[in-house]
Amino acid sequence: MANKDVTDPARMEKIVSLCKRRGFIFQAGEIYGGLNGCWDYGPLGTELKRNLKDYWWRKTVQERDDVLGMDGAILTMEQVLIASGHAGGFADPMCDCLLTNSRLRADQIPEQDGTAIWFSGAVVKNGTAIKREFAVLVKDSSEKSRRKANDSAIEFYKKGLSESDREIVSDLRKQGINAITLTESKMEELCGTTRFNPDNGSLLTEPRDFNLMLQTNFGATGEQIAYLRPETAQSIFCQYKNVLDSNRVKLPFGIAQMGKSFRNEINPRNYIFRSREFEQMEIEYFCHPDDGLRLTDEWLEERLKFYGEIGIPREKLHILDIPDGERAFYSKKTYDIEYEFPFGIQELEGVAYRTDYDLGVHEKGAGKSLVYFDEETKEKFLPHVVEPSAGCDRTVLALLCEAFDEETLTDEKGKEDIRTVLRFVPRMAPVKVGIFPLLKKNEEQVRICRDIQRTLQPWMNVFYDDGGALGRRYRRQDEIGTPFCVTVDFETLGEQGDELKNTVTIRHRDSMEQERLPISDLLAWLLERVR
RNA sequence: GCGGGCGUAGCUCAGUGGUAGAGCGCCACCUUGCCAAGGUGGAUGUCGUGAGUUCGAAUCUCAUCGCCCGCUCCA
Repeated sequence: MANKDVTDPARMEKIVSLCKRRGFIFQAGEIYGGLNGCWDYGPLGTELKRNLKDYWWRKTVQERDDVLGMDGAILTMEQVLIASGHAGGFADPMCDCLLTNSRLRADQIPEQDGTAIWFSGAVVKNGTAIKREFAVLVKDSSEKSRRKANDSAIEFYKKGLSESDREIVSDLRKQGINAITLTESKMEELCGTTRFNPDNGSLLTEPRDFNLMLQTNFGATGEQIAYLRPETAQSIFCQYKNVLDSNRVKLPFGIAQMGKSFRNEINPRNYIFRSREFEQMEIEYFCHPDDGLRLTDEWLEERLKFYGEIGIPREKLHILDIPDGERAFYSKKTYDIEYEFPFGIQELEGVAYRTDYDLGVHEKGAGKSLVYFDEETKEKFLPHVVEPSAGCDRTVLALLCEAFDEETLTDEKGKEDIRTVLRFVPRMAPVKVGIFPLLKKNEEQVRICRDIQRTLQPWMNVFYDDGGALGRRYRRQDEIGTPFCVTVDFETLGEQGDELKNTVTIRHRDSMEQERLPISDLLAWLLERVR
């Protein structure tokens, strides 16, 4: 498995470049320098994403009778997120080590006893003075400990020097001269302190809050706060009872939602994979406590099937059965579905059995009963939840990565040529059909093309093109993943006899092969292949 | 957030203090009877942004934004 986790940055760069060149994805605010972690979808990217979302919705909601859809507000009450644990748990206070700059979670620093040696500053031989407070925690006040503290402090003050000063210090050091004079201010016996790095004794910065949710203000003077939801799930849990009461459904049943969520990611990375604003496709499937584990496995299979249907092969997916201790505390079972991206194996979706944790916290938080009454068994209980939660944007990225291919073609003269093709399954392709007249100057061919375009347009996204040579037009469509191209030629006009009259060439993207079809059969032929 | 690298045309990149460049792509016209043919002409740059040094900055300095790699983080 480990040998499969190889990265291919060159491939990734080609994909990013193609996405920009052909209008799939742009950086948000690019003309102003760009906004970190935010992306805009261009015309083709929007079609691709829409195809993914439409298919997910169709398969998850419309073609099932046990899942209902909803579309919740993005702005979320603070109380909801306090109950869910996001308002607390999303803001871990962090400390930085002043010496190594490593970051530690404040609540995970062990309590230590020892002697803190404080320094108030330092002076370099050439007269440069630095005023900054620093301290090192040592076990005792022995000579050895104090020397250790001194070394750390010199290292700390050296970090704050200019390049030229640092050179002076190094030069003097080589001659065996200590170039920095420290100002020791005090020594302090401490018990149970958490202000020092357990690894090196260095003083840490004050704990700082890292708010992982995005907040906004409203009301006349902006005095009210709300959060941009960090996941779509919470509005489902909050409305679970309303959906239940208004739709005559019985357990087990699910509520599905697609939409934007927001997280103040410390470090957005890997193109659209981790961004601050992203779209989720989530299902909360409510069930009897006895069925939770079984349904988790069933949903995993269901979701794997889905990925196959959108063109992500099973062998590129990895299922991680998150072991005890690594799962969220409330989860009894969690599977991560991962995909082999060019930048490594990364998560696409999590299928988590969340027990009755979510309904439990909201029942408590809101003070309203969310208990379900089973008419048949006369049983009352809080439903358990299985949550398949997929990242929409990262699935779009997976579709792009999976589709991207460079094929080397050799013509009759032995000349090599690289064909760039996005091999989307037709149902995901942004454009389903390219429609071309063989010669753009032939008015009859153009007229027939426009007729075909009008016939197909209500059913699928098509693209008419008469620019440049026909071969070039084919290649342009290859690059954006159009599975079929229709060409109207002289045979269509009946120049080769009545048999071929009103037929067109259909060219296949993947094989580059062609076949002929009557215009009247075109719509049915295509619909069968692009749905 | 830290460390390192980078930022010049739509894309890939050249350009070490003195007039802003190439290839590909794009647009127009000509040519063209099925896989990026050819010809002619054309457009495109706040040299990421802002300040500084200089007679003069894409080039040197500082700051800032963004991208990539490695840490860190990811309920």
